[in-house]
Amino acid sequence: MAMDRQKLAELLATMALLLELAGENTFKVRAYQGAARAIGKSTEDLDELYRSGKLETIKGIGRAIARHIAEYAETGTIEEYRQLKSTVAPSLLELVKIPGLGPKKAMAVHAALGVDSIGELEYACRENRLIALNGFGEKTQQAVLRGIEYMKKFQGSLLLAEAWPLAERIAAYLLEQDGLTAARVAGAVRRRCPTVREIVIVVQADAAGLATLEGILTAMPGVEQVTSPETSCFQAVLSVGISLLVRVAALEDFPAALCLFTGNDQHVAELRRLAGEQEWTLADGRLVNADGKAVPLAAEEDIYRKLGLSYPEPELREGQGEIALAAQQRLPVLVQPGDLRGAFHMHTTYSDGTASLAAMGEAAATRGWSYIGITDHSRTAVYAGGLSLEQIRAQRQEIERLNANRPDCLILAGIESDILPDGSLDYPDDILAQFDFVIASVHSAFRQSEAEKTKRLKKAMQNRYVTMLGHPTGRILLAREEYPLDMTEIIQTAADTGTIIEINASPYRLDLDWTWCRVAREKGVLLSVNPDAHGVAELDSVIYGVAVARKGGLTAANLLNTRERPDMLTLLRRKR
DNA sequence: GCCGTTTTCGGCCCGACTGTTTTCAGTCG
Repeated sequence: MAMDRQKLAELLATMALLLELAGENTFKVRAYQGAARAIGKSTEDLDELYRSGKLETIKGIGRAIARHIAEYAETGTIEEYRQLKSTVAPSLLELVKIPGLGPKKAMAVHAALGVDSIGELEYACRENRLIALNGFGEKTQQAVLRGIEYMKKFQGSLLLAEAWPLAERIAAYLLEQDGLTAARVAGAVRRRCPTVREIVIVVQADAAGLATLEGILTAMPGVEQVTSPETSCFQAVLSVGISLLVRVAALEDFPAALCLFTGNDQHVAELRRLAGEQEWTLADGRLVNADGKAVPLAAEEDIYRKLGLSYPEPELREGQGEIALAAQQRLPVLVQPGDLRGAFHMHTTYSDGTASLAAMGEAAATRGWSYIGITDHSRTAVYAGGLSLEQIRAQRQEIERLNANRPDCLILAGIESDILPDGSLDYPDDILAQFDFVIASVHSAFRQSEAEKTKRLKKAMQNRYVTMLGHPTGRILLAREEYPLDMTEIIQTAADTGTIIEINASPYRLDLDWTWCRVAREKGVLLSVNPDAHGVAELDSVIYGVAVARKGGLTAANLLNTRERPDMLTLLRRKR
């Protein structure tokens, strides 16, 4: 069987962490980290290299690690990894996940205080025991507590990119069962919320099907603790840590049930209020008229039609004024993934990407895109292999060569330039002017006040060479809060300066948040769905960015990368 | 453990930030 590159890279990275937690020499640790990176980034056929005994031609792989990889190819595992795992306390691997607590401090609390879980660590903090340790103090203890609180807050949530395919798999699984005639994903996943605490599936079943459902769910892999709070409802905890809700509806009630369990509380409350105005009721999966008769509904659309509304796409059903728009038949025609003509913001092997420039161009062409904008990191981002002036020249030359050979997908030479703490960029204007476009992003000095940060971003947008503002709030979903920012002022500045705002489509970011998209649209700010890809597969992250745009009520016209090439090129140059 | 116009050991990626120190260690991006 072929080796799984990503799994092998993760295995080596975990070995590095285990070695560190076992107190090994830091250079050995670094060697394993380097090997993990090298494997993850390598585009060569690992199985072929193994068979021909050439694993050591990869920089960062020497004799010892090549032997580990050979073992992995043969057996699918690495014995030394197993051994390391048995010598290192499992709780240490948990403890280092706490932000602010690295390997050294995790080892210290484990060794000196006997802390063996996150719960114990929290207790030790509350008892003020951390400050007694060497190198620890009041502030470190506070930081650890904050880190734990932070982790707890995100427990029980999944990223949309994880919850969505999981929900679809569950629905498909249920549909295969006897007696269940339909199964549709509803809830937050159907509304494409950035993070999800509960997967909701609406199932169509007769009485016989309903009777078997508890057994089906109990037997389903990845499902724990099935309960049934009501007759037509089952709840379960999924092993991934979020909950599953299965609502059962009879054939004639299915459309209304799907509608009631898709919209958020506010959306559904507004629907009920509208029904009430006609002396109808909308409950228990039925729309009942004033005479107490169920109104026949063939599909979800019928409910909205009967209530005098045009059909709101599921993404919009957040109770943010969509009902009022639907009543006036003024809902926007939402952008779709197929509307995209290209994409900006992607990294290559010139900085921290895993795919070559040529491979990214090829991948974009196979997606039917007619342009892409390459943006490797700038020189301040040393940790990400930011480009020197010489590398910028070399990349530009390669892009020109590729464009000469492949006219169907135009490659634009851009850069993701760091916004320095004072709001200036990390290349002078004459260098920035050489790029086809510039994305300006914050990657350092996060801890500024709201006023400082707002001023910093505004200054960057006032630079005529800054085409787009990258991931405006800096948030990492379920991991790092957005930095404080006066977003209204940022959007206003974007409008005043003609700066495009990125909707970073990485499922870890989804930044700009959908709630701000409408404000941007109203101010006439152009947005761009940017994959922030570090490899070929991540180009497909645009579907999450399109989901954000749709939730924000954006049409194709509100986005840069739905434009045909000439239009797009004009917009890229409009500030210059 | 990896690498090498340094061939066989000695150096290994960087800078900011923070907190705990009183000159530096740990963490992070």
